[in-house]
Amino acid sequence: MGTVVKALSLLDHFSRTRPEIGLSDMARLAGLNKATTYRLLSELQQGGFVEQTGSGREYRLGPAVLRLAALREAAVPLRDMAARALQSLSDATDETAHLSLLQGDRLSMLSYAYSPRHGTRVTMEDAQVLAFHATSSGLAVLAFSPPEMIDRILSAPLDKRTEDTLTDPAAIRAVLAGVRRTGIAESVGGFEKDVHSHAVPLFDAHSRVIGAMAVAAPVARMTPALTALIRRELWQNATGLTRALGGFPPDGFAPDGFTAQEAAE
Amino acid sequence: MGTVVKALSLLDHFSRTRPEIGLSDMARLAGLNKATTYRLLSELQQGGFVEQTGSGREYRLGPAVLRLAALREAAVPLRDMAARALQSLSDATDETAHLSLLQGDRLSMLSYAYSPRHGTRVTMEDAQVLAFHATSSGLAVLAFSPPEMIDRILSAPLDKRTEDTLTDPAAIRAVLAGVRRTGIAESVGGFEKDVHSHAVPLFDAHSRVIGAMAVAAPVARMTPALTALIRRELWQNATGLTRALGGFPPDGFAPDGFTAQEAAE
DNA sequence: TTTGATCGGTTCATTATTTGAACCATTGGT
DNA sequence: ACCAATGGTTCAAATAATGAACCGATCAAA
Repeated sequence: MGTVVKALSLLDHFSRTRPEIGLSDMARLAGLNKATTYRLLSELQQGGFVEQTGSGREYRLGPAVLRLAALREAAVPLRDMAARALQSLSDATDETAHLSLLQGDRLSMLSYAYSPRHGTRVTMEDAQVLAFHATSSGLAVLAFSPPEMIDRILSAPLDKRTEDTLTDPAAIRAVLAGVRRTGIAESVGGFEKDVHSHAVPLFDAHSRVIGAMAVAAPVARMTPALTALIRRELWQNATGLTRALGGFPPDGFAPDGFTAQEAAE
Repeated sequence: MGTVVKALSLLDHFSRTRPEIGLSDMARLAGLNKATTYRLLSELQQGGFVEQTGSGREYRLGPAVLRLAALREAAVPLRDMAARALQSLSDATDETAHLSLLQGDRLSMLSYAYSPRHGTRVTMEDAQVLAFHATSSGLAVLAFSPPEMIDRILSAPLDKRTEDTLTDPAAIRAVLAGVRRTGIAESVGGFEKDVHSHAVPLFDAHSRVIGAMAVAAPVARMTPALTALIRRELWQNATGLTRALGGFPPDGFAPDGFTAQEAAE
């Protein structure tokens, strides 16, 4: 592993629950020598990717990432387009819609849209990391990921978030086969006990999966009629976003209950 | 220069006018060997910091920066950074420094820092609303606001706070032109009779003005030497804060009395 | 269709940087 | 006063970065 990826991987240890990390902690988290970690952090600091807090000596993400994000957004208005697609999806279903992006082996939430219709709704955190085995988005992405990645993910320990979380690799593989057939992933209570969610994967120009769009609703509200509505709207918005981003669904990618031919009409 | 900074500095060559860069171009821009550049870009790509465009083989900023930016934004509230910049500014000038934020058509004070050096000082009220035509902060913000907003503000009744307050729209427009040229706004006795203040606007990632940073001193203490000191320090702290927030000054934004070239040194 | 000048990407011996155990000086808790 | 942390530093040994030269592909002009 090159020095640069090592340095960049340090940044991955920052999270919503862990926004500041001390030198020793960082070295432990990254499994690197303290001196090495120090030098890498110093270089990241020079580049403005991390900075040290005024009071303590801990490190946190620096201002450079904001600048780059602004430039990225100017070049690829993914966020804008995602926001519009999510709004449309949320409006149509009156439930929470969200979009997650695959980065390496991690799936993280990019943005979301709530519906004002219901008092109860599924709420999301910014930049939340989604487990592959426990969320509909994770399953949607995993189903269309390369076999090596599936093996890697499923051979790691699978957290049992709720009593309904699937943790048996063989059972999950069976689910993935179904997702590949229908193009839609579903998760009932796998992440949060009362959440029923559907997800459809998003693809880039090379038909590689880049993330997923999902709708999450309270289990109590999930009637057959709502399920049908969500599936139809989710499918349209997700494939529309894939197209808007210049991506292509892989061959044979068809909506639940439709053949590829019917879908093309 | 370490390998990591070298890699990160590649990212600096992306800009709004140049969102995609080919390998050879990048090597030229960075003054590095093509092979080196390739390896660095590959490592950045592994980390998701750059990606290759679907069609061409050019590189552009990747999705990883979005995730980090979201975390940065959550981790570092504007308030903290403003507080530090204001403290530094107040320490350097031994006068009152304050920062205001534009919210809709209202400019309100976010925070301030006093200097302990002098017995007399300009005092501020929390969340005080600053008039656009009567304060240096207001003029700084207005000078870089959209024309419609300027029209809106100047067509409303303009309160004559003191005998020195400018209330003639045409006269104010003339002042704004000067502020746009120098990047610094000045107000002598416009808000409080004995206060002489300087202000520099702050910008967001889209080069839109979001507020202003200012230094206010009693008129009696305002010597040419202090003016020069304030202008220099204010400029540095304000542009520094803009950068720290991930913002970009608009094109041609230059400090009073300096050319863009001199400022770059 | 030949030529030549690009392009992105690759190779490998030489070189310079990264690495990590041990070591400071400080800090905070007992 | 003590101990166990912390952030930061050192330097010989190990390792990774470097760059000139080299691919094959693409494209424009001749």
